[in-house]
Amino acid sequence: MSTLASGIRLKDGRRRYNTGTPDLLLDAAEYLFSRMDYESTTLADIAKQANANVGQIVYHFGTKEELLRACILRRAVILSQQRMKLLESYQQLVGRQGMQIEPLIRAYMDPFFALVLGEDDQGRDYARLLARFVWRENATEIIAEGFNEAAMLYIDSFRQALPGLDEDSVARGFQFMLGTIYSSVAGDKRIELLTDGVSKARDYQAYYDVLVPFVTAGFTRMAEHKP
Amino acid sequence: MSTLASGIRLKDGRRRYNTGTPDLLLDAAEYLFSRMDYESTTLADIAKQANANVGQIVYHFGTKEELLRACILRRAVILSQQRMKLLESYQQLVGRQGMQIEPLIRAYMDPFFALVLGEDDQGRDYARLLARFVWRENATEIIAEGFNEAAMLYIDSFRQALPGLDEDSVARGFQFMLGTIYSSVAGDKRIELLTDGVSKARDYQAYYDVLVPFVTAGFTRMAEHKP
DNA sequence: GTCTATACGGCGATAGAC
DNA sequence: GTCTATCGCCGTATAGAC
Repeated sequence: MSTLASGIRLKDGRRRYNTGTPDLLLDAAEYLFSRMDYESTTLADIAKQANANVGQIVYHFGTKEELLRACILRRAVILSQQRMKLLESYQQLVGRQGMQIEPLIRAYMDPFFALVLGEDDQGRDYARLLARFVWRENATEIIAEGFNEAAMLYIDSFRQALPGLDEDSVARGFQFMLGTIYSSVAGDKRIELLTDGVSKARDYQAYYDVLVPFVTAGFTRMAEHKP
Repeated sequence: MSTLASGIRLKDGRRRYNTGTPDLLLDAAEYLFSRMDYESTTLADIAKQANANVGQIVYHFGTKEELLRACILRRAVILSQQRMKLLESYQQLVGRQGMQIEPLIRAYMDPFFALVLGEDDQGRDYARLLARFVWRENATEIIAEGFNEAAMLYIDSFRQALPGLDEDSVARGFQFMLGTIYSSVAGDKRIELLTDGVSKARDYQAYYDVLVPFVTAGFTRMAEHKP
């Protein structure tokens, strides 16, 4: 169906977009879904944004829901590959017995925050879209398809790094971690209201800086309390 | 408009439901919104569930979005009152200088988990609806109206319990806490796929048991790392 | 103040022409 | 592979009955 994320980064830094209709439609959908709600974005909006026709969307993706699914999975594949590559590198560096929890947490988060903190607005769009998508009913199947392989490898590694912590607790901690990650980018401007403007909602670097110690400590404490 | 959550608990344990049309419609909406998506629930579905007419919904609430808003705020008021009452009790018990972070975290979480773990299915419905609602675009205003007063009191108390932690970090940690709480009930059956069925998605007690130490440790570590 | 009946407009989806 | 015409459903607005 579609090929790559949103074009291939060339040596000179410029981007080479896939000019095929499906990828152009996915670019438009990604852009609009992240700025509006999925529901309030119409197929006509997407078609117009892509200089295309509603019929073309239906032809290439079938339904609006399938378009969203393709939109999520397009970058999910890349994210998961990056996570698995980082995990493999770390394992080869310190050995399977030598893994610690904090580097593992960083390895899992970093590809996502590379999108969030990067200069590419489209990457940020996707991150925000994903963060709001994961909590939807019926998202589980798509998320599982795109992310579970890497997630299960990490959960296994977390257990290695935290001996004495049962599988159930690690999995719940993992879900807490996901909750914190996504709340960083999905949680609109509420934090600005709560702090009278002291905290900036779009200061994602500030989230990342406190997120790693927060989650690391959470897992560590869980391991101590479960003998 | 509407009066109370979903009836008043009587001394003998039975419930006295408000028989007014608005509350009956809200009950139906709460039930359906939590089991389907907001979008895939139609006004006709809600009207049928409440033995009412679509016109009645429009008359009492105006729009579907306003119905959702009323649905969220109905119990939000109660939740926030409980949280503020618990906070006040704790403050009077140990004094403003003597507050510790873990009891504060429990005080904030407990009213929500009372709904999640209680015998009332409607309470659980609401908790799940809320957990998925908060991440929606444009939810911020409604959430702020229902929850910010209590949240700001708790953030202030968190700062008292964690001296040396700046307001920005406390607010971000607070958002992480919200992320973990909501991920406990919003995160469908993915955890079962990730653990090959070892962890049960609906075992909310298991979430609560590890959630408190997880978040407590997170805040504590943040305070240590920010001198 | 409540409720009912009806009509309108927008959207996603389908079928079929080109 | 692309586009157009059309259908059916849903949220909303309005007018009027009780």
